[in-house]
Amino acid sequence: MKNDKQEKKMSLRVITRVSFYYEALLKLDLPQDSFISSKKLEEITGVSCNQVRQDFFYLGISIGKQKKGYHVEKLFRALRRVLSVDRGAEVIVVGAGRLGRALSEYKLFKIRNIHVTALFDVKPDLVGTIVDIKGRKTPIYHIERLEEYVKENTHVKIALLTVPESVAQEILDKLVELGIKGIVNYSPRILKLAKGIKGVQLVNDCIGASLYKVVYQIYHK
Amino acid sequence: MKNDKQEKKMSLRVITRVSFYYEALLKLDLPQDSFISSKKLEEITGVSCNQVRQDFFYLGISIGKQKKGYHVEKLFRALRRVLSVDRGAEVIVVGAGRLGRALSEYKLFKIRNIHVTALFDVKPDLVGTIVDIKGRKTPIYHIERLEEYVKENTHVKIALLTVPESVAQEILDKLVELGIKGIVNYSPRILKLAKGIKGVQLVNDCIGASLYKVVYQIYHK
DNA sequence: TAGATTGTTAATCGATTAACAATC
DNA sequence: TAGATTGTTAATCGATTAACAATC
Repeated sequence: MKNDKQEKKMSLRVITRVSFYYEALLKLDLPQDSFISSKKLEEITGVSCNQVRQDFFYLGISIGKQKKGYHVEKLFRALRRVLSVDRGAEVIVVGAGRLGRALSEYKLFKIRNIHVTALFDVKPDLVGTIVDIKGRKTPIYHIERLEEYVKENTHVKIALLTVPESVAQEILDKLVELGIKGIVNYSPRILKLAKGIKGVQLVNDCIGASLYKVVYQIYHK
Repeated sequence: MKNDKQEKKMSLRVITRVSFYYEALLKLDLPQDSFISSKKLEEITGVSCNQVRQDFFYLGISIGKQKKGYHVEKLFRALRRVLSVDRGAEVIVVGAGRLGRALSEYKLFKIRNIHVTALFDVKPDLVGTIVDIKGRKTPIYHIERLEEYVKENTHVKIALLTVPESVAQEILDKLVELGIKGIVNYSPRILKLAKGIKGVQLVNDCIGASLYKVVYQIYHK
């Protein structure tokens, strides 16, 4: 079966692993014309070398040399293409509390070329202030200005939702209405798209899930 | 095949779904002696009714009544038992920056009986202060006091790691050395346990992964 | 050459979905 | 009764692991 290059849909798991490979490569900072093997990637990322090669095969990245591994520069470029790093993304953060601001500064967003261009909140002591995100002056607007902002900045298609749970569903619906096409919900409540909504990506990310797993495993081993 | 009650190991996916059921039940706040069907749980959690019943079967929760569903009080008790809510957990947060403090206040920890008892940091303006977490006065200690604290509070077996990436690995190793048995790493770097370490649960939780998925899907649809 | 590492296929494993008899 | 909903098994689907010929 031939690999038809770009047009595969990656699952979240593949995306996460590919992100790991990309980050590992950046972190190692090897000479551009050296080689890295799948075994070495296993050491660093914890992903088995079989899985690494399977992923590369699946993605149509078949650029390895036997006995050497993958040319660092070529691999780097291939991963950037797969992850659309060059296109990047500008996103907004709705909810400028601790979590919202922590996410705005999230280190790995920068190397993925993802930038937070504005935050929104209702608290008077936050609204109107300017926060520094990786050297960029980034404003916190009142949430009333959301509509205006989204309509003026049509390239912004993604929002991170970090508002209190009591208003989360309402604001999600508003964002969708305004034309936002992708939302990550970090509020501690499962949200759902209004009935009939198509073409909008919603991911509910429960940041407690990992801790629950650890608690469970400690009690069951 | 008989279900031998408690002694099944749940995967992270099952744990997450069971958490959803538990939260849904709490949120709905139905009369204790009413009934809820798998179809209704599907509506609220987004998990298919087949999956709901499959999970309950897997967990040995076979308490449903045909035509009615699950008795709310019984189901509630069963879920609490599966999730070990009564035992709860006391955890520490290492790194008292925005993410660390946001996690400390994470709403869903409370209903899971998970409490942050102390935070640790090195910043002079944080160390020595006391933060209010759900009505509890919670101290921020200097990270030098980590050893002392862990040895005095032997029931604390879990740490959330929210320190800068540059020191993350070092502090992880320290925590394991001190006897911590479960760590969730929220720092933007994949950490690994030192060679030969057994019986310690480490979960690397990359909070950016969900956004990467949304970005990817928007570019590929 | 011998050894290492790839690309690729096949086997295995696990998780989800579908189906349906039982029955309230 | 007829309809709804369960518990449970079976079928399907997808993801991971293992195997290995090719070859540098």
